[in-house]
Amino acid sequence: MPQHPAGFVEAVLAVVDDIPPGCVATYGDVAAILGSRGARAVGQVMARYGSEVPWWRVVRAGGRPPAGHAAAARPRYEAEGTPIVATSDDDGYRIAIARCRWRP
DNA sequence: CAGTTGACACAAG
DNA sequence: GCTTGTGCCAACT
Repeated sequence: MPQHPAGFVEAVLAVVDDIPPGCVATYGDVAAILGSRGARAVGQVMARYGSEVPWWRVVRAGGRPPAGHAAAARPRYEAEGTPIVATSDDDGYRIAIARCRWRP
């Protein structure tokens, strides 16, 4: 495996690290900031290097938490004061992205 | 170089 | 509002 991660990775981490507490941004928004449309590419970076950034501030369109990591992100939102809404889905909640959408 | 994968977004039904 | 299908992008095999 490559020891030198691509610069794209550092760019994504920089944007995520720039998101202030209590706010969230969608994968598509992060990709747009980077000048790319690869929302999936952003998720790919999070899956590999997200452990070093507040990945919970990056959510899917509509304010849904990252698949398979909703339970891990929920306490983070409550701790940061991010407005969330309880639902009956398997995730159990949703983010009020309409109120805390971070825009650069 | 071609194929597969993934913490996605958007359009249509 | 939810599900399905298609499209995009970057990294890995």
